[in-house]
Amino acid sequence: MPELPEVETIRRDLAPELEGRQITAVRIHHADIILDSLSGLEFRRRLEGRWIRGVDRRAKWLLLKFDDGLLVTQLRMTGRFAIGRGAVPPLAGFRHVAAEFDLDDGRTLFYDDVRRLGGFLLLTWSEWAREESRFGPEPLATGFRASDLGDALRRGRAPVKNALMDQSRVAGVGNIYASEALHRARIDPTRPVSDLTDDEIRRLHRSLRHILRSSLGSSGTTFRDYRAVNGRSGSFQTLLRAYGREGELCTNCGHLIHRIVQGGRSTYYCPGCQH
DNA sequence: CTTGTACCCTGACCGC
DNA sequence: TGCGGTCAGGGTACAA
Repeated sequence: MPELPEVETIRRDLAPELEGRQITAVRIHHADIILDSLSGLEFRRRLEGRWIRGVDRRAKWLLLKFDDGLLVTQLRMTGRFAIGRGAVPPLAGFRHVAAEFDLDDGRTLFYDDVRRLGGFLLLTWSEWAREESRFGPEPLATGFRASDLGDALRRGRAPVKNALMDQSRVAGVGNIYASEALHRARIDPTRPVSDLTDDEIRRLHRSLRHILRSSLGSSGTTFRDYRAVNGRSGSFQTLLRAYGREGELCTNCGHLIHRIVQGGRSTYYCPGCQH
């Protein structure tokens, strides 16, 4: 479900609660959320007793770092977290709790995931290095220049919308912010990446960073399922100009926003001003 | 190598 | 009310 701004919002919520805490007990209610080949028993055995030294993010993945490795969380479409005290999750909406992690301060971290597409990987540092190397650069990193975006995108002839969502080119961009960044940059999402000019790459670089930063400032986009920790909603949905606005008027030029399908996912764009 | 498609899973919604 | 079809902020395995 969440893209970079949503996962970063969750990270900021979780970090002060989890850093310095020890995982004292783990309960797995649905084994299919263990995304590596570990059995539930092995997963539990390796996790219990670990101290959480830091909570980080890479692309759309959340990282709980220990001394000797890390727990990688992929929320995919419907993964959520809540922290509470006692056996019952603190939110009525947590009807599909798939895992619980007891902490040494008496609280519990609950992971809820209706569709169970998300889950966890328990990795050593060297295993993580191999996984991590598949990601492209972080678009909000201070050193991420327009030329870096150009290098990442202008390979092959894929439509630019699909290329933006390719995590090996740029990390953290998903279906909502790919549409929004292209709309703001006034670039047709179906354009092959090899045809983009330097000026278009610069516009896309500025737009992408603007959109991601703005959304982060609004704690992300709560369009359907996404919530930050303990049910907190984002508010960037009120500022979306293309995504989900099929049939509405374009704020740039007044034409109708269209919906098309690319790679099996909806793309929203304005044929009037995106070329 | 790159690109496209099927699939994982459940629930909400829409038209008949 | 029921039923089938479609869709959903993702990622992976596989085919072409």
